[in-house]
Order: sequence, then C-alpha cells, then structure tokens
Amino acid sequence: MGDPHALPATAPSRVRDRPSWLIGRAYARSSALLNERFEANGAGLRGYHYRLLAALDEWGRASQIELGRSTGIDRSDVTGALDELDAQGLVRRAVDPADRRRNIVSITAAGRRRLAVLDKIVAGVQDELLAALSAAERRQFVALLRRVGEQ
Amino acid sequence: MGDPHALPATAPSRVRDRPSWLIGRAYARSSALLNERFEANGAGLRGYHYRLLAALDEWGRASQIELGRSTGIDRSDVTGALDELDAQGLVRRAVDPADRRRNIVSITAAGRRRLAVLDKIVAGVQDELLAALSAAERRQFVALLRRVGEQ
DNA sequence: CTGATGTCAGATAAACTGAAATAC
DNA sequence: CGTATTTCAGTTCATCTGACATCA
Repeated sequence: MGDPHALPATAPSRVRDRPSWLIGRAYARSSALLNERFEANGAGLRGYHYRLLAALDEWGRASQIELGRSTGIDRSDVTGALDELDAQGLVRRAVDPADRRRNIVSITAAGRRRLAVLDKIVAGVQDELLAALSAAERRQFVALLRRVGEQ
Repeated sequence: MGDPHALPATAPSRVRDRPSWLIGRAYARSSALLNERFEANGAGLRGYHYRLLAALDEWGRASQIELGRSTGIDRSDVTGALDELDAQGLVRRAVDPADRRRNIVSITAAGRRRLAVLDKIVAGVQDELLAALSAAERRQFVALLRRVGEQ
C-alpha cells in the first residue's frame, strides 16, 4: 500500500510460468486442504495413516515391507504410523508364523469405519481442489498428471 | 520376487486415482529432478536462491519483504538465503536511506551470470519433466495447473 | 554367509513461529 | 505509542539414512 517501491506479489514470470512452479502451487494447495480437513475431522490421523488403512482395506493383510512399497512410505515410517494406528485399535499386528521376521498387519472393523470417514474427507478435498474445472477438464487433468508422474 | 504374499507396488486405487496423489507424484518428480540438477551444476545454490535472483533480475532492486512476497519465501528464510548469495557476491545489500529499516537488495553482474546458468538448469528440468507430453498437451497441462493452483 | 524385515535414533530440507532490535 | 522490517532461534512435518537385532 502506498509504497512507491512495491513489487508485485506474484512470482517473476520465468518462475511462475514453469510447470515445476505450478505443480508446486497445486501441491501446496492440496496439502493445505488435506491438512486442514484432517486436522478438523481426522481425529489425529493424517496422510500416512490414510494410505496405510486404504492399502490394508483394499488388499487385505500385508507385511510392513509390502505396505511400504505399495504406499510409498519408508519402512521405518511405516513402523511409527502403524504404532499409532495400533494404539487406536485400527490395525492389528501379528508375527507371521511362516516367516517370523514379518508382521502380518490387518485392518480392524474400527479401522474400516475410520477409513470410511477419512475417505469422505479426502473426496471432499478433491472436489474443492478441482472446483475451477469442469468434469471433462478434471478427467483431462488427471490423465495428463498421470503421464507426467509416471516418469 | 518369489514372495507369494507380494502386494502390487502401486498404491491402492482409491489413493492413486486421486488428483491429490497424482499432484504429489508429479511434485516429487519435479523436486527430485530439480534437486539433482542443482546439486550437479548449481554450485551450491537451490530453489530459494534461484527464485530470489530471478525476482531481482526481473524487477530490479527490492527490499527483503518485497522479495519474500514476490517469491513466496518466508521473510526469515529470505534473510538466510540472501546471506548465502551475498557471501558469493551474487547480490548486494544496502540500507535504504529513505527508510533505514529496509535493505535495498540488488543483483550483481556475477549474480546475473549465475542466474543464466540456473535458468538453463531449470529449463532443462521442465523439458524432462514433460517429456511424455506433446507441445499442445504441455500448454493444456500448464493452463489447467494454473487454474487449479490459483484457488 | 547373505539378504530381508522390522525397529530405532538421528539427519535433512522447506516452511513456519515467536520474539527481539531497530526504525518509522 | 503502534506498526513495519530485518534478524535470530527454534519448531514442525514428511522424508530419508544408517545402524542394529532378528531370522530365512
């Protein structure tokens, strides 16, 4: 305001017109929305927990290393997130009798109920995130993103 | 490999089909490429430094608070990044005589030369990032991203 | 022996928070 | 006085590293 030296609040054009920058902006919006909604209605759970519960619900029991691979979470972080889910009774861990290095992790009934809540939160965020796009544009956007993301 | 319990290495569908997840993947790829290339050829500079140099090159001298606003970097982080640029002689700081709270920051000739190098790095990354898309698709992608990013 | 699995402690990078010093 | 700018110290969150014990 009234500042004669004021620079525009937008990034320099060579930065803001680049895909990397735009992807970063979209990512920041997505993360902010997700964090906000999880904070408000997620009962202490976050992205890691959601991904783990979703993998378990969709694929049944799994070892922690498999969970790590399928969710993209480092195996050491899988341990911690499962601890938290375990403490809330949302998953169960049991040593695999066929290979006693492994834990067989499974989702509980309470876990499925909680996952349903998280699913609604996440779906709502997607809607808000893409509010500016028509249905056709959303499909296009997703298709393009997929191709960019899978190196 | 021969593991009978092996889960697919892909995320559960309810996760991997969501825009939030896909944006995250694209962001991870973009960040990895940028970090790798900066690491290899950036002579110790990173995204923050690039953004600051670009803003200064494009808009001339500016105060730190203006730089923060136009680059999206927190004012406290602007201080640190400018320290590093200053130490390499890429920017200059001088107290604003008209308002002695402010620093007037400007880019040096060496700063412009370095920025040209960084610009090439960043441009190369964009090309690699969008390698899977045609020119028309890239334009489409950028246009959609822009609308999603500007809430 | 090697290699895989789970666990732990700690590092990292980007972003943010709170408070102080200074100047308007 | 209240407010703006810079600086400092410290925190957060997701991610990653390295080491270790256990077991195949």
